[in-house]
Amino acid sequence: MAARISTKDKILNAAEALFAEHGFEQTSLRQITADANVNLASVNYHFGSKKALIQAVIARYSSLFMPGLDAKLKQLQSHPQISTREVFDCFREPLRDLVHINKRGPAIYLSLLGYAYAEIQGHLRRFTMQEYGDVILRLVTLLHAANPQLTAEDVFWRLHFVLGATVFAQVSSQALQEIAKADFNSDVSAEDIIDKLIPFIAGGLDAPHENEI
Amino acid sequence: MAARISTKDKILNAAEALFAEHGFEQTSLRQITADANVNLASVNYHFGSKKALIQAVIARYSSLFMPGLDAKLKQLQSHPQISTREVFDCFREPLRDLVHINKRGPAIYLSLLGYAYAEIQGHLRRFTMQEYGDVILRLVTLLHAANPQLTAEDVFWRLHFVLGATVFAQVSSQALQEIAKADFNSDVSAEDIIDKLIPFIAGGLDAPHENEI
DNA sequence: CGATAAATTAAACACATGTTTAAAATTGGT
DNA sequence: ACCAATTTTAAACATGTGTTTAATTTATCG
Repeated sequence: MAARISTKDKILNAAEALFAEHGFEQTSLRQITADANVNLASVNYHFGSKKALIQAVIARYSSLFMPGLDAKLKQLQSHPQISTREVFDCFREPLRDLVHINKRGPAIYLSLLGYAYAEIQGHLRRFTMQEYGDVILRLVTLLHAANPQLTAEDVFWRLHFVLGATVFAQVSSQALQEIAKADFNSDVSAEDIIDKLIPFIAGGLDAPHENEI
Repeated sequence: MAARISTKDKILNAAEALFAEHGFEQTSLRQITADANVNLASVNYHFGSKKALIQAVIARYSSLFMPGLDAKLKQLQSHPQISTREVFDCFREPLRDLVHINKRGPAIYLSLLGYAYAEIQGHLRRFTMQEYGDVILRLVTLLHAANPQLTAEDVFWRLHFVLGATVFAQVSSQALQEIAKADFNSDVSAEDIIDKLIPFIAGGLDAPHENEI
């Protein structure tokens, strides 16, 4: 049978799967505790509140992902020439390493980020910016170095477009995978989506600025 | 004073603003009816249910937007050469015309689409596909014509990346506008975001396909 | 006007949520 | 084995939700 998993971890495991699939607010503590086979009250006992549980779920991933990304970015920083593609490639390994938390860890983390942005009014975003602001700054700086033709503001906006395309793809990945299977008879894993995504976002970021009519 | 607006329209107006800002499930009928200055029970009287209200809100926009987009796409179809940029430019005018429903109509509609995708499990997506599937098909066909180097499946995926970047940008536009104001001292309207977005998504879609290592 | 239909209203309903409580069970250390 | 601390449990709590009801008001029109 299964090994000895603490109630706290049972809750985290069940919660992250449900959060990633349905979002935070749409997932009830009763669903989580039922899936985890623990008592309803244990969430409040171990985490204090649902909000604290949400933060704990995200923190477990961010505390693994962010340092990994930061190391990759630092490494790239020493290069004389930097391409957008190289910057985004920095995400691959740290993202892939999230399988150590959960087999579907990479997809789960991206979904969580997506819901965090969409649902909670800046609360979780501010938390992330505060905790890992230096990583984000390094990322923006490198992207700007790779695209000196853009203004800092353009880089800012395009980075968020990238974020949008990424999390959206993950959040709706299940439905899209089913459609792709039906229409093109192709099996696309969560990692395959990343592979399809990176050329897209790199191309978008490298696009020339336009003054527009 | 305000003109004579029917209770039904008062509800629609209040609902679409709240839905666009907080999502469907997070908006209660009590909030809506309070904002609209109507009785709580009038929603069920005029629309039958909350779900029917959500559909009515979206339908009011889609029934204006989709035919407009379709006309633009048909017009483009006759061209001998088609660029990705031209395809996406087809969105501009129909989107801008949504101000006839609401001054912030374009932003509202995109937010609604975003929440529709993220929240309701395929239900609303299937509705849209069924109702306006031919428009979507025309769109995909044109994009493929503009990018014959891509497979149909690549076009499919990239189109959804585009959708993700777009709705995400709109859903979180308020927070992003505030950050941009603080960091770059720039005022960015909802339309300005579209102007920044279009080069990005066109660049992403035009990106070369990669077999990847 | 007066009668019939439509619309509005306040109240209650049934249900789901996060949280708290207090008792019971389990664990850990001496 | 014992006691104290930790953990688990079932039940209740307070609150918010969409919906329904039945009475009242307003509008429609012969």
